This record gives sequence, C-alpha cells and structure tokens, in this order.
Amino acid sequence: MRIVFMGTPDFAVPSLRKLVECGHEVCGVFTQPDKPKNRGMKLLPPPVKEYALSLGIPVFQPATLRDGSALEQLRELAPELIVVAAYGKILPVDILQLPPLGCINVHSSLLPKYRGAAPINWAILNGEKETGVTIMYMAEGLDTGDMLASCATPIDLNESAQQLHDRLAQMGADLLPQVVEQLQNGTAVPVPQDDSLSCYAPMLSRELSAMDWSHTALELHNQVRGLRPWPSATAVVDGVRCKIIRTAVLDQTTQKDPGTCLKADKHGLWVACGQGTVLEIVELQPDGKKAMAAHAFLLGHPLKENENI
RNA sequence: CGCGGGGUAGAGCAGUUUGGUAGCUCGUCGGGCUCAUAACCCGGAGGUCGUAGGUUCAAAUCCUGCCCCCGCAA
Repeated sequence: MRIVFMGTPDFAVPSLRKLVECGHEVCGVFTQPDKPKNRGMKLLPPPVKEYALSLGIPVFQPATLRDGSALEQLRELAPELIVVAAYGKILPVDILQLPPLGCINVHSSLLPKYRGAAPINWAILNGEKETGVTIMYMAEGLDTGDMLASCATPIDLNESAQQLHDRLAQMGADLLPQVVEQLQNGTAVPVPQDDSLSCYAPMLSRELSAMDWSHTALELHNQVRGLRPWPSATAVVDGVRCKIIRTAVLDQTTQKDPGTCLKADKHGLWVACGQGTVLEIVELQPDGKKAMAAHAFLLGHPLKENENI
C-alpha cells in the first residue's frame, strides 16, 4: 500500500521499520524540523529522519501543517493511508480527510485512558499494573478517534518508563500490519472510545522531578521509574542535587520522620518515607557526574544514619 | 562561539586558592579472631594525577592548546 508516515522520536522508528519490512510503499516521511539540542546547541535530526534517510525515503520537515504547502506536498505524494506515530503536531482536518483510507495513529496506551503526550510515563507514575498500545483513526480531538486494534501488557513493578517505552514501541509496530491489512480489505471494525473512561497524560515537565519524602515509598518509586529517562526524579543527597535513577520499595517500616537516612553503608542507602515506608536508593547521578551505585556515592559522601539526607 | 561541573589506585572522593615525598573510604590480596559472617583486628599490593607543551631548583597544584565525561538550557 502507498503510505505516508509521520513520526519524530525513537518511539516511531519501529513502526516505520515495520511498514517498510512488510513491503508497503512508504512514499514520504513527515517529521519535526531539526532542532538545536544538547550541549553546544548542535542541530540534531530526529531519529525518524535519520532512519528514513538511511532507507532513501523522501523526508519532509514542515514547520507548520496549516499553511497549505504541506497539504500540497501530500496531494502530490497521494498516499492511500497516513500512519502517524508520535509526530508531535496536530493534523488539520484537510489533511485528515486527504487519504482515501484515512489517517491512523499508534498510541502508547490503552485508550481511552491516557490520551495525550506522555501516556507511558503517566501510566507508571499512577502505579498502573497494565498498559498497552492502541491503533486508532485520527479525529479532530486529541487521541479521540475510533479504535482499530489494541494490545495490552503488564507493567513490571520495577520497570522504568524507558524500558516500557521500548517495549510499547515494538508492540505498536507489531500491531500495525494487521490494521493496515484490515483497512485495505475493508474488514476493519472501528470501535468508538468511551469518553467517560478517558483521562489525560499531559506533557512532562521538570517540576515533576523533585522528590517529596513525605510521599510513600511506592509513590516515590513510581515517580523515579516513571520519569526516566527525562526529566528524572531528583533529590538533594548530602547537599548534592542528584537524579535518582533506580530505587526499591523495601518491606520494612520505620518510626522515623520522612527524609531520615536509615542506613548508609556499602549494603545500601535507605530513606524513611511517608506513612512509615522505606525506600532504598539503588542508583543515582549527582550533578555533573555519571550515574553510579548508591554505595559508590556514599564512599565519597559519607552520610550518617538518622540524619536527614 | 548558549551556561556550568568534572577527568587523582578497580570504585567513589579529598588534595589545586597559599607549588615541596600522593591521602581517605570501599574493594582487592595475605594473615588473625569466630560455630560462622557481608562483622571485627593486623599487614600488603595497586596511581606516567585525561593528554601535549610552557614556567620553575621543584608542578596533581600556576599558564596555554587539545581530547573525553556530565548537568542545565532548548
């Protein structure tokens, strides 16, 4: 089938790869413009662009889809279907109506839950036991279109958003061929979303990072793994601002106030949290340093028991 | 030229301001104690101080170039 693919970050790459592998004619790829990133403000191409170029697929990076030129380019490409995965732009109606078979989106949640920009992270932040991917028609509303297929997966208690992201990216890609085939055959069965069950997963921000020890160990654990790799949960440990990379919820209780260091030696770094729960900090990354095991950090930052960390 | 932190033993840090024999904790190796131990005691090994040059009687430390790592910002 003749398809235009729209996507930007790593999440979208497996889907694009799958379409190509299945023999579809991906006649064009739309992705966000290169943006200054990283140290030195170097202009970096999005992952989807790099991959598309490596396959020799024409890449389009319009700053806007609303000035008519993108629509014109799409008319020339004349796709039967547009497949979107984490593109990062809202498609205007005229584009949504262009392809004969419509526009479909690979979304990393079990819709109607977690519509929006950061569904993977919010599923973990909220302590969900299960999430998944959904492929749906695109409608004018944000992630509100009729669903065509979905696939669920359990979330491991210690899984980070990054790990889950990678799994879901692949799951979404694997789900794609059957949906495309059904659309082609006319056998697809769109299922409307039940708006009463929906919730939103807004974009992440650094303001979510700071750890509040009065929260329970489980809540903090979810914060730590849900915000990986960006923006990461942060805490000040021995006066040093650190990203907290990996934690473990301990099967212990304490009478000490939240934020009290219960243990700080080569066997571990334990912190008292809300409601008497205890969190172990397993791995962290001080400002300006590489990630390190908590016990290694303690060698150079001797912390005492019963102090506030 | 976006802002900033850093590269010292296998690991994490101190020492650099005020140049003068390289230090701490952990690990490691050997020995001891112990029913036993991830605990404790004794002893040892291990570092061209990122790299290239400069200043100096003398450089981890001061000066210059370069390489690499990381945080912020986007």
